[in-house]
Amino acid sequence: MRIATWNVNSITARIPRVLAWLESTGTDVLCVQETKCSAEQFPADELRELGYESAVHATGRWNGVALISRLGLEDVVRGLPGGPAYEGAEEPRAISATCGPVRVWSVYVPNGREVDHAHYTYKLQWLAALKEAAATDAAGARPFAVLGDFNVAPVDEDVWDPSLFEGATHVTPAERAALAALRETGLSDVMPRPLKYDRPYTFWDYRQLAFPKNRGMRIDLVYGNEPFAAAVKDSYVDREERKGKGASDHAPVVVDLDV
DNA sequence: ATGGCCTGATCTTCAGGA
Repeated sequence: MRIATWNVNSITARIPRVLAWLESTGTDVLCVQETKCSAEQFPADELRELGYESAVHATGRWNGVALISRLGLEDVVRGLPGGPAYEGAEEPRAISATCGPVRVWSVYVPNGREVDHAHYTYKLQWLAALKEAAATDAAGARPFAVLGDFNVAPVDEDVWDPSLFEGATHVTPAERAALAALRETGLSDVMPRPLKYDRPYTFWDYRQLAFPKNRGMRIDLVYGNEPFAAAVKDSYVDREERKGKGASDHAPVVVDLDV
């Protein structure tokens, strides 16, 4: 089976590309982040015509996650159990379901904004809650993975120029320690192949020709448990999808499983 | 060609992204 994660930066703006991409790649399960729409606005009908079911957790212009599957969507859980609120609101940043033989999460980890910002504290709390919520499935015998936009570059090599990120979010020891704690529940980082250059970046800013200059970051990750990792046959970043007019600023990360 | 931000709403200006 083919499973992928993609921060689409608005599903309504991106739906023509998403439909064409699902069809051309034959992806079975797609984890989506930043739907930027209400649940009612989500283009479920167009996806259904292509043979995919959708499960959505979204409230409006910010955030929003979804699962798109042609292998079924069972036991859907919307939201992060035990997750923190930000300014009194529980933001739609996590959804999980069973798709055929695999249990998956689609997550959109809070950005953090600045290291001294309340959003950064919220980000660390959110990652700690994710660890607690994922621990049981991570240690289980069923293939399980947390996929999504983690908004953390696990190591310096995951940033095009680490010197420009000194003192910034996405690279701090505390954020990386939160990822390490998540891995300690039994998850490993499924490293994708880059289709060009030496590092599998997944995000390139829209500004300042970041993509043609390959000024990117690897922040969209696949954290799989041992049965999931053992079934991985291939993984790559589809940087072709970052090209051209109407692209998201993130590229899909694709994983092929033998399950 | 891969080309100097994009998206949706608070809508002609802004927050948020990272």
